[in-house]
Amino acid sequence: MRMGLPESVHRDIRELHLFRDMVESHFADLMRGAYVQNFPPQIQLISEGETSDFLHIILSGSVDLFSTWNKRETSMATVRPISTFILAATIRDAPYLMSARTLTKSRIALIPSQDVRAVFDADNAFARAIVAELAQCYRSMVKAQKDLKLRTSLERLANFLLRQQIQSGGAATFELDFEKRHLAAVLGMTPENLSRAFKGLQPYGVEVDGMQITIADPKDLAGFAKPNPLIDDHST
Amino acid sequence: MRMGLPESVHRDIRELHLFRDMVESHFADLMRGAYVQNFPPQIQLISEGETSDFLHIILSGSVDLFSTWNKRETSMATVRPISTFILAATIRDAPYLMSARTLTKSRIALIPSQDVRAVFDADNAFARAIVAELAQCYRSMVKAQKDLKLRTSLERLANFLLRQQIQSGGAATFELDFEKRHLAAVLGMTPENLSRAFKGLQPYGVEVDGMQITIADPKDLAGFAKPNPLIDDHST
DNA sequence: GCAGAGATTTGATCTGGATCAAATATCGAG
DNA sequence: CTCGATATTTGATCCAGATCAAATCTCTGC
Repeated sequence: MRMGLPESVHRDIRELHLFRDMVESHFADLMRGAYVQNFPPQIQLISEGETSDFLHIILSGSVDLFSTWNKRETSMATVRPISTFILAATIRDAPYLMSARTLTKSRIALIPSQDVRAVFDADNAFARAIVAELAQCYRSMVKAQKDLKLRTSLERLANFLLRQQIQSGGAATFELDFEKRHLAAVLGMTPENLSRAFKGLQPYGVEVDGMQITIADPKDLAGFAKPNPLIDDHST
Repeated sequence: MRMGLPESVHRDIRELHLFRDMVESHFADLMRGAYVQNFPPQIQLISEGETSDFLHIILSGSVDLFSTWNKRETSMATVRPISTFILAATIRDAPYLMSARTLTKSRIALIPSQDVRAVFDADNAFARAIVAELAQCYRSMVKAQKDLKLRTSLERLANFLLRQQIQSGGAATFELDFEKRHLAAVLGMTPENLSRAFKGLQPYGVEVDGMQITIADPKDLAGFAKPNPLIDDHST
């Protein structure tokens, strides 16, 4: 399985903020030990509590970060291409706080954690890029926490739909890109309740047909959802 | 109010992980524009949405990081000496995601954000220390999120008490170091419910007398609380 | 195309925690 | 030390969301 990365993958990774500005030879150091693997859906990639062996980069597909305690399970985030995950554990050489599993067929690049830490010590541009990335991750987590603590499940769904609509181009009708069971877990509710929550948004012009969502009047829905960039804008 | 920092404060700050390894002259650059201010309790220091003017370092007292949306408010974290807060916003030059207010009389050092960013660009040891700090902050937030999503309020209180007991030396009897109203906010419940939650822990040997808590048998309480380092150990 | 497994929806009920109201305790200022 | 303000506790009730049960629906592999 271990082999040199295809040149195209090499280029895709190099374009990530995290690797864009680093010295070429350092980047080559990272790529030397890296490899790419394809995974079927529903494969557990990492388990919380283990120590970090590889920095993961998702090239295609989607990955669920989740966590369990006392037989309960919750979904913490969904990772999409092209981005890294579990960077903090890799850098601190600390145990994973979350587990990861593929949601769909996924292509993932793996870079040995010790290589990442070695290059981090040697390459200042890389160290700075990691700062930017971690600050971003931190802020995303703060936003998620606010979403959860300040909003009801109906409000979380409404804001999620508004974000999703923008992300998929802004058309009135768009597709959910994962199954409702998983959406429920992400929003911190049960599938049954998600189903009812969709009904609860009908008065605000939300129509559901399978995976297809139509928001008749985003203004109307936003009046209820009260989106706020300090919670919903995941880019800053 | 603006003036050179007292030498003792200078030393205290220099000892923080964040500043320990940086070049002396860069540290001096940071201290040049810095100043210290004393605040009475219940003073709002920063408001979410504003852009970051200063990196804050709490020298004594305690500060509540909180957030509001749609007339609701929640407490996100409590900051204690000696540590920094709102580092991520400062580094990214992005709006604060949380507001901050003093809980008690507090002494706080302020370093202009632009100085922090300038030194960050120039000093590699500082950049690396920021990585470690941000990774830590990120992981703390993940733990808080897990605590909230995976546990009931009774379980959160039980684990909080066990952590607090260890932190205050491990004696069976110890003091809460903030008022219950605030503890309720931190644990994500109402004061009324906190009061009932304390009652609910009586069967596990928790006795409450004002601010004084006695845990008769930590083993017994832990049997209920099921503490887990991946949630409760805030040091890794 | 069809069977069967899994996903989603619907209905009924239960429960943790919030809210409202009021009593009691605590603390700081004078 | 006492008053008044604020914090905490207690009781009653309410509500969001979970759980349990069962009825569809929708894929996927054959």
